[in-house]
Amino acid sequence: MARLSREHKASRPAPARTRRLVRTASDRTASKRRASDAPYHHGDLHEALLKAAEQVLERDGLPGLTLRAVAREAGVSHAAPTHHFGDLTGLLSELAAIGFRQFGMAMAAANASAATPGEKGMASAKAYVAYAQEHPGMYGLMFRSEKLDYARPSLHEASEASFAGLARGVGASRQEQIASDALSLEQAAAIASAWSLVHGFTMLLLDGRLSKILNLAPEGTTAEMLLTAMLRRTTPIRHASHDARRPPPQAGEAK
Amino acid sequence: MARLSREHKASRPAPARTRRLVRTASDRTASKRRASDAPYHHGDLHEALLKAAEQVLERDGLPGLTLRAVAREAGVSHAAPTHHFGDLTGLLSELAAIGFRQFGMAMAAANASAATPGEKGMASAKAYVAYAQEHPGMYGLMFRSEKLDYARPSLHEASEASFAGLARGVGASRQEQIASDALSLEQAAAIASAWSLVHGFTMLLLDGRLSKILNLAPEGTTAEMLLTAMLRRTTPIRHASHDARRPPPQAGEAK
DNA sequence: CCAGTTATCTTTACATCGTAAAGATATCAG
DNA sequence: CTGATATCTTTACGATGTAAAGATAACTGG
Repeated sequence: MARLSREHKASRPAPARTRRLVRTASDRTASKRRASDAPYHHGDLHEALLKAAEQVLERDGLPGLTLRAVAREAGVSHAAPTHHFGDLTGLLSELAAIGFRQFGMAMAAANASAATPGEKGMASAKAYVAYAQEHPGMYGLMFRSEKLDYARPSLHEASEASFAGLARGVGASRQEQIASDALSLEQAAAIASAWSLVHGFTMLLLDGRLSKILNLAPEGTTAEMLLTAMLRRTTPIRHASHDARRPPPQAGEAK
Repeated sequence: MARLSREHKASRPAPARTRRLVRTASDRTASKRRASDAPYHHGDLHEALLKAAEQVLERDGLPGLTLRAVAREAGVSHAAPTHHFGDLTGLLSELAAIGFRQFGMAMAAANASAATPGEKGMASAKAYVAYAQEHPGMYGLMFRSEKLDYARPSLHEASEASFAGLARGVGASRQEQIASDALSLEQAAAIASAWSLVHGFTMLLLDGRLSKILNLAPEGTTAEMLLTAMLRRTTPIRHASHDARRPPPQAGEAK
């Protein structure tokens, strides 16, 4: 009941409910930017659809994020999104671009809030995982979906910026400048390692595949604690002078 | 042309083409194992569907792996698989279980072929990535699909065995025994690190997200070389005595 | 050896999805 | 005010997963 055959009417309480009749895109170009009308209420359907898509994604997850569901959520016909995004891939790509921007900002904030290089790396990694945990649907869209088109300018740019932030963070934690046009093998390996480690951890964690490890670990070990322990054994920055690794409390390797 | 509306007839050249009439599952139990009839031709539809599914997966990738496509490939009606696997999730889970077994065997072989602990870890990691590169569809099914049911005994068992192999490998490379019922935080972090690193690297590589890093790295750097460099900077087993890191050829960090 | 039972497979049907095409409608240009 | 255009709705089609009913073969018990 209450879930028989939607899709025709049944949604869309009133056709006059389309906000203030229309407005359309020329609104953005002709008048400045709907100067004083509704501060943070969406302007056009383009925006409304992205907003709806984000809600659907958070509510129903990646599999529920369909073109028709988004149209339903926004209160328009199921074919309306086509005109704005062309394609399911188009809409998902634009949404993923938003995700990458959010993601990049969260990472940058974490990086800025830490003081030392080592702390910066740790904070960035934790922010990476935290973002994915707080927005699993979005992270899945960004990194698991097979329906993204990275040729789209907005997505390309956003993901590129996010990557640049990562590279910069790794460079900072190594206390060296990262050139934007060339990398040494060392640097490439450092960046790839950091990204792989944190991305792999995130994926495994979101997929519940680390639960066994967490259960076998000492009582009360959380994902954050595990991540911290993981980073600790990787990050010990090569202060080649005094090689103070944490004392091996139960080491078995003679020499 | 030649691709208009399949799904009814048009496939299935002849209905009498169903191998040798029937045979069914009782074949496996009654007669021994079709002793001398067709050495490596499948016995029952269950097997035939899994075989067909693997072919479809390799040919058309994860998005092409649908129930109906598998039925088509096997030459049966689209509803036939239901009886054997109940569900799309059922079929995908069984197929993923096969993948995990293949995967585990590849890892074990690599591990066995190496001599020293360090080489074992390196070889296992390379085998991990190599398997994913050779079977991207299967790896995607195993680690990217959202339609798996790990409660299924075969999948649960296979993935568990694969994980156990991983844990054993990490333990060996640390030259310590891994208890199957408890882990120190150190051990948990080591296992999670190894898995995260190699899984993250694989996912990013398969998604083409490392291409920028590979392009920026020195001319001719391959994924394998990058992986090797990544592992080298992680694995240097704490020989706390002589800390011979490879000479930094173009380092920029003063001190 | 034969009739009934059961497992296996096919047909048919339905809701959903993405997408294309045609019709309706409101905004804008002149 | 009228025609052109952008935006949205209807309608339609092929594809998918799944359920239900019909058909068909193998198996069982006598």
